[in-house]
Amino acid sequence: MPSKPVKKPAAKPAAPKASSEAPTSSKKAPQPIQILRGMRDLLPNDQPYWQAARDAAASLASAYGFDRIDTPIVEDTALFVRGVGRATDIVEKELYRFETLGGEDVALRPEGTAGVVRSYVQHGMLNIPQPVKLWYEGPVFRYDRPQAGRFRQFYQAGFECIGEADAIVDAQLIVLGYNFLKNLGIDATLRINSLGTPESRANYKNALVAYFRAKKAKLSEEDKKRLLKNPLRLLDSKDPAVQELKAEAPQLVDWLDEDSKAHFMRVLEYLDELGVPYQLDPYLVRGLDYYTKTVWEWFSNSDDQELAQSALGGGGRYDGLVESLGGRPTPAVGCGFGLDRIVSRLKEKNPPSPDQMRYMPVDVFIAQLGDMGRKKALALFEEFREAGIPVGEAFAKSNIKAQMEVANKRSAKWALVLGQKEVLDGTVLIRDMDAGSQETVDIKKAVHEIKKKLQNLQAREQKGE
RNA sequence: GUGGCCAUGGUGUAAUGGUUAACACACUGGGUUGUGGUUCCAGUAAUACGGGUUCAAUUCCCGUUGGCCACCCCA
Repeated sequence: MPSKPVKKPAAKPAAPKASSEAPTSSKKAPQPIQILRGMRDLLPNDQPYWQAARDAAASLASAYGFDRIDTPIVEDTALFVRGVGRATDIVEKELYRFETLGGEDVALRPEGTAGVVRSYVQHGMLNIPQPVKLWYEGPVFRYDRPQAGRFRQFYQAGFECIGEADAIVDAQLIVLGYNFLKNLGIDATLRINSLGTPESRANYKNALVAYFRAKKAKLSEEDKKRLLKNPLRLLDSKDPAVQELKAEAPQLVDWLDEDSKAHFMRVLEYLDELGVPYQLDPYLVRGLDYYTKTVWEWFSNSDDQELAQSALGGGGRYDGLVESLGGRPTPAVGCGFGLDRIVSRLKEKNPPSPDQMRYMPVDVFIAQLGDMGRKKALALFEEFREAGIPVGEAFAKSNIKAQMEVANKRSAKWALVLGQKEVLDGTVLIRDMDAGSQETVDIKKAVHEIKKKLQNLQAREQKGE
């Protein structure tokens, strides 16, 4: 790009907010198009962290017998309205919802479970051995206001176990999560609660509303709204007055039906058996309507002050969801993790070294000089690649010094130099980058020669251990 | 949706009501197209956008947009 765009326009035309292309403006000063709010690019330097998180999820999935599933990012809006719950914030105000050209009412998935359950029902998975254990990983979307650890497009890994009611499945899913975080070296606390059945929860809700209605005078406006909309949330209120009232308020545990109570006790017994530490949290309510019985959440223990968004993942039983999405009554339980927050913890623990990561290391680097050298180098590169030896190049550069710099940055053990002289002799120069010594070998034997050197190196390393 | 703080090259920072906006890193090129990890030289590149006050604004004021943070909610 030799010539740069002339001058900056004296005054830029007010860039219209919406992306109207304005083809009439003859001035050719293309404004850079910005990424959408709440979205972000996962740049190459961060990819190793993402890879570590995904690998950890994949390897545990296979260890615990979960099969991979991928469901669409776009689904019928009704799936989430029915699945997640009409009155939840996730559906009511955070859904990425729009009409397609064909007039369908669709939405970007705000979580993973609804799509998986839809797929279970649609593909008649009730006819394969139960429980059906599925896992996924991918982007989800919520039209929320961005903040620390909160994005409009973020990534979740989730595990669903459909078709089994026993508490042991709940416990195993929890220990899976425990190991997931442990393997990644993330310090987190498990909080757990039971929501009972929809009936017992409704009864409890009534009792709670009755209790708080009597003290309505002490509630803030915000909390009064909650009392109407989502009374269970009142228990989360940070208002000190409510905190006080909370102590006297009816407890969810006392309203649990016998079955849920027994189920919960068994989950806890299993956790004790596994040695998974937990905190009972009678006020833990999850933001989705479909949960029944066991619910849990993982909170980061990072001692950094700022972490308002410390929920790393959570899960729970959803015994009613399959039925409400048109399947037969089928018990199920699942959990999910926010990979963005996991990755940010990984980065804290293991900050990136400034440069290092941007250069992919190679064993061999091919440097060329002149047209003939360059031509031969292109073919030689292929030979090494086919031999499975990591090899690098900078064919676009003609200057050897610049090429050696790249070889060094990519920590090549040997640089092969192919110039006019070598091409004419049918040889190639091998430079040992550590020793600085050089030798000339027959170009036909170059791959063989390097293989030998690699073997020697390995042998020496083994002896050194 | 509500509130607080903020906005200078690709990144991290500096400076100023006054005309060449500084430095470092990174990037590109060069030191007789033949040698890197420790050199030297040069180059590309910025005051978010719009309006106002002023002789003069990157600096002060307002608006917009965006970012960060908190509430809300959640992962």
